[in-house]
Amino acid sequence: MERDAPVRPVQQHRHNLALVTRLAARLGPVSRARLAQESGLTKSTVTQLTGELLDGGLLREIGTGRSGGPGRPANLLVLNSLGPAGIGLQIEADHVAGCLLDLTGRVRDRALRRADDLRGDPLRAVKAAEPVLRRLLNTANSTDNVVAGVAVGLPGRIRDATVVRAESLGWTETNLPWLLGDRLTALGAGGIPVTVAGSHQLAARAERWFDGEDGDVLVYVGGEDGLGAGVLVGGEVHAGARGAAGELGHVRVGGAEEPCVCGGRGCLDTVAGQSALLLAAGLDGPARSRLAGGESGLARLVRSGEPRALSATRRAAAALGEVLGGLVPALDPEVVVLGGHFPALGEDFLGAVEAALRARCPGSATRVRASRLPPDVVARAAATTVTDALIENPAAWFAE
Amino acid sequence: MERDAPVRPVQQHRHNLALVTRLAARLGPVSRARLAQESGLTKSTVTQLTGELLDGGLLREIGTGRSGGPGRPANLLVLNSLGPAGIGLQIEADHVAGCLLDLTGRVRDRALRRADDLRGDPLRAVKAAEPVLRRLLNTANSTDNVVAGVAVGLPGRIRDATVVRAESLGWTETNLPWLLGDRLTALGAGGIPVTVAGSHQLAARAERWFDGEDGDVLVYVGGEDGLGAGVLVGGEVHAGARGAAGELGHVRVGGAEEPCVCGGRGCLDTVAGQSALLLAAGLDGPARSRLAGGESGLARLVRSGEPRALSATRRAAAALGEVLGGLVPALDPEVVVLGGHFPALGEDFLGAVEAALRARCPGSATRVRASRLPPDVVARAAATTVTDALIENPAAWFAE
DNA sequence: TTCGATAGTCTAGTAGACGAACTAATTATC
DNA sequence: GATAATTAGTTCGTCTACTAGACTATCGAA
Repeated sequence: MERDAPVRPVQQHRHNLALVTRLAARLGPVSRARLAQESGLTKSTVTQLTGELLDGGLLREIGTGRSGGPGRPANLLVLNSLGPAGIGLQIEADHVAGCLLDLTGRVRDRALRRADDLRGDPLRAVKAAEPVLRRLLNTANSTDNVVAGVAVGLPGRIRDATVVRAESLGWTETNLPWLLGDRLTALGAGGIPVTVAGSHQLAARAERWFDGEDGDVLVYVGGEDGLGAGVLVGGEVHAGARGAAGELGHVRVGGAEEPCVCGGRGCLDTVAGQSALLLAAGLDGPARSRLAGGESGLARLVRSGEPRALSATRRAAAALGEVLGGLVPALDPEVVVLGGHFPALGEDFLGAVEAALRARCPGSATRVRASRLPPDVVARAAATTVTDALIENPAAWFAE
Repeated sequence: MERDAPVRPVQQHRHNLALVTRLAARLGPVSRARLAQESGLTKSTVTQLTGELLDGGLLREIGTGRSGGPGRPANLLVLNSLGPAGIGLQIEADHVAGCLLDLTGRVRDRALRRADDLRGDPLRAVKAAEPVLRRLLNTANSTDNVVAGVAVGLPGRIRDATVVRAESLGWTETNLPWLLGDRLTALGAGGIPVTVAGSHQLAARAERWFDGEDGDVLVYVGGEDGLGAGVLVGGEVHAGARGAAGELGHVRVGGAEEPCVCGGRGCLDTVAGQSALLLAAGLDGPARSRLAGGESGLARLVRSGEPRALSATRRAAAALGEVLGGLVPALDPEVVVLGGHFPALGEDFLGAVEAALRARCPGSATRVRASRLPPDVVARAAATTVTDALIENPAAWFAE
């Protein structure tokens, strides 16, 4: 409900529609009676609201449920897996991944397009996204899902739906919704709204929902070469005054003097970034894509006690812990989640980061844990922004 | 509007009441027609709502206004300076200050009680607060103001309306609302709700409203010996997962090894805290209370080029800048405001802090400025939480 | 078969915002 | 000065959407 807007009966209705839809999503198969009880609305109102949601294709009736006691058995309602759905895309320098997510949160289809190098002209990435989109749109067509929106996650700074800067892609001031919207029209799916979000921010949201223990204040650190963080405050993404919240890659760390691509020296990226870390450990060759998964060669070297690998990871952990220790007193997050290439470095790395964090910020109760989400989180989390928006404002969907 | 609660016509009414009241507060003397235009409600609704607000004593009619053109002149409405008001208290180790604030934001009365040492038993502070409260309650009585609430600001960590820990006062787990409520009953003013908030958080709120240029994300750093920060995100105080957001005093800074009262070494307090700074500069004797105002003796020494004073302030600025540079990438605040004993250190100090911040966090566009608010901000900002609550929820006041 | 319990629908009632017509008070114009 | 134009504010009937409570439906248990 907008704070500075008047509330009329329509807004009241919108709010209650969203309330019921949200509860239906949270409670799974649920009776109207239960929805009335949980929402605080009356049975008659719930009948009315669920009626609209059924007509609009957001809910589905799945016959009568339990008969564990006396009384008429309930007609159970669930979110409609065949109704509106969302497409999520992840754009990285070496691939475009995508998925189609229905309202219930189930992935109906995935698509992946690898590419050598998508850096430079954004149109290159848009072109690589085209077959991914085509496949997902086709799937949606064949499963009777209507695509309600396309959300894109990419490693960069976003403001006002525009990519302000995406370092690892070489983009600046790119109006991606516009470019992709064009492509969608070419694919016969014009008019579908397109949104963009930072991949770290999306991952942070995903971590929040993944682990029920994690509170409303969470920091997710991700990235391979360009490190960055997604900051959640009150369960929502905190973008910062200029959209720069979470840009950790070029924070200077103590004792580091390596030159960085940004022109400066001693940036966190040059110590804890994946390529820099591998190089320092004596492992040259290209950095592994996060798509691979599993324990890294570096982690094996560290466990075997190889001196250069040991010292490089120790230094990376110290630097990362120092930076995290700097932001913890400002945010007091419930937890800091390490993603990107960090989980593959093993438990010891995690412990070293936490130790460095505590050394800087001894009083803090913030936990540090590794991300347990699969590498395709970003596309999936992007897709959930579409389905979440549907659940949070069903009326907007009906209007369309 | 609560997210998980149903919205009925009553809530709709509450929201619109608050909307109109807020606009009346923002626009000053204003006609019903203008309120209708700005709020988006119809004239008839505004008549109805303002009628209630007039009856409830939140608004007052001040006769007809301008006649700068054709048409019937407006009957102007303003917030009622004689209606409900708020009392704000500031509790520090050496004094209790208080003020009575009416709805329009005007200070109707002030009171101050100095004391040698209020540390230790919270009852000592409560006792010192009693004459302050008595005076303010008397004033309210004589000016026909009804005290709608008492809000207390103190340097400490607050959670669930309870003081978790106030280092400079020596308090732990203190239920101040309960203690003060008791005192209020003894003063014949029982039943008035009492709230507590951290003084840095309150100061941050005040800075936000003071300078229109400052955005929704702001960090205020304050304190004399125990440094701390108030963090505003989206214009609201960010407390952190455990209420520890902004606790900067015991962050370790590079190159510092002095033992701290907390048992650790190298805390920010031991380098940039007021007493520590004076000591390092060779100025012993008690630290000046912030109530004094004006340029400090230390600032004069620095300007005259006294070596110890110079090196001590340089080191303090570097340490503070380092810590601020650590939190800036997480929050991306529009501005960092330096309060406490820092403004008295002069412009050069400010510049040195900003330089140290940039050295750590080169890409940031965050500004650093000195607080321009008077030393009694905390009591006043506390009082505004009471009046703000009235403006944000007039219906709750009518109910009482 | 009947009764109690629970699910869900239906209908009248109500709160509160809207809209149009109306009154009120002023300036501009003839 | 009478009258028109303009803006302020009120009144009253209408509309939307939630509530309450009666009513129907469907089950288990006696």
